[in-house]
Amino acid sequence: MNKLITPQILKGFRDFLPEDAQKRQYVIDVIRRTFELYGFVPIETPAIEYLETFTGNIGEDEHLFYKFKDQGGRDVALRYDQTVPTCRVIAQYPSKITLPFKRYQIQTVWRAEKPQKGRYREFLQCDADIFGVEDASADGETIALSIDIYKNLRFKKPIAIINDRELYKDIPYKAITAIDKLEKVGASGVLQELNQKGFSNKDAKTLLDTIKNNKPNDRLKKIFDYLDGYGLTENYQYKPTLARSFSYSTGPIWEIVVGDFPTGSLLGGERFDSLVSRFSNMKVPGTGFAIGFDRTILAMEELGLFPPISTKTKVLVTIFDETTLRYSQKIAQLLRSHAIPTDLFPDPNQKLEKQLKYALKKGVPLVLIAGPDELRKQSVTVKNLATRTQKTVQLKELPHALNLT
RNA sequence: GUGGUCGUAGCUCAACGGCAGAGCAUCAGCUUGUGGAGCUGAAAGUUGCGGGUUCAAAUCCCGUCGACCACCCCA
Repeated sequence: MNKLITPQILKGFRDFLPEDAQKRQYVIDVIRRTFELYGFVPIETPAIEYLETFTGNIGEDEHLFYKFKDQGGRDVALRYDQTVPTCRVIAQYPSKITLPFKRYQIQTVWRAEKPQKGRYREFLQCDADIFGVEDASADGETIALSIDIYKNLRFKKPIAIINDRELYKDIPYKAITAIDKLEKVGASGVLQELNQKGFSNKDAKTLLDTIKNNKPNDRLKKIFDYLDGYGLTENYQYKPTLARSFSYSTGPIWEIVVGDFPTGSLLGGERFDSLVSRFSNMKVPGTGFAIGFDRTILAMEELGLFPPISTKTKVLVTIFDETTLRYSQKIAQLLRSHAIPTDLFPDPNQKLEKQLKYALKKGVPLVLIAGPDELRKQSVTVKNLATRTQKTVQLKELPHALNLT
């Protein structure tokens, strides 16, 4: 007797069963299609890199890396984000990359955080960035893309809330991280934190009031103008208190929120003009965003935005018994040759009832029945499970008669 | 990383120191060419895992793994 191995997975890691995996595929498909509609091209980078590739840029918070020594004694880390590896790529292959470089990247990243709902140790990131353009048009273009993705996912009114870190340039970083929490803890919470960080009551209040009364600078005006040019006037807002506390943001910052899902942003973006310079003397500015994939899925669940498709399989061909197996195979092959995803029931010994239940459970819309009668007439019975209707058609009319579009 | 709540059948939960149970789902039959209903029956558990206390532990204690919540953090 073998000792059984406990079926289990690590904290913060997940399995995706067909229902969830198909939902995720749907969202990935929409995101990828939108990236490509805007002329972004894909890249992929390794799961493991030299640790210093990441630490050189982050410094203080090393404890969130999945890091270890490989068999050769090298200090390595699992991919922690996609922006830093892309900056490395740009510095490493200057002769192969033409600027401006519009790239997207959809890969998993790993962080050794304490997991909570919507927060995992292994998760998917979808990034799009434009490298090599200083002009605000590049910010405008990626922000427009941010908005369009959520429109294509059928969110009713995605809003990009936008600010510019330049407007914070005289404010200490520790104050920015406090103001970043305004939405979450309210004005009193922010003032309290500023207080704890050594600001007097008066200074804290002045600071917050000053920021609240900030006005868009020229770069922001240019971005807004760009978005207006796309007719997106309804889909952005200036928000002087938006902070996004990333230490490397150097200009415009934005987040996507959707009105009916008030629990935070689904996407975050920023300009980062000095990240490539960590790897190269070239000056390559960058601007772009990362999609919070799991949050986006959560929001779509909550708002019921998923289309009802549960499987890509369009047809189940049933098998009456061993004597008609060949006929069923022939039908399945015919449909597949017309690029119709077709499931041939895998067991000829099961009753028709079983096979129908299988199709219902799997969500396959059409069932083809081909028993001895149909075989004799070279026909097939097409059953629509949703309408509970069926019709018999000639085999030679088949792909067309299914009425699939 | 700090603090907290929780873990019982596939799922939702009950039992809260004294025989581990229900509903739903599953499987079989009623029904040998057609559905999610109904009826009958069956299967299903080392109570997350390991240790301790006790005559007796799902129940109390310790550890561990996992889920969730608040911090922290969030390229």
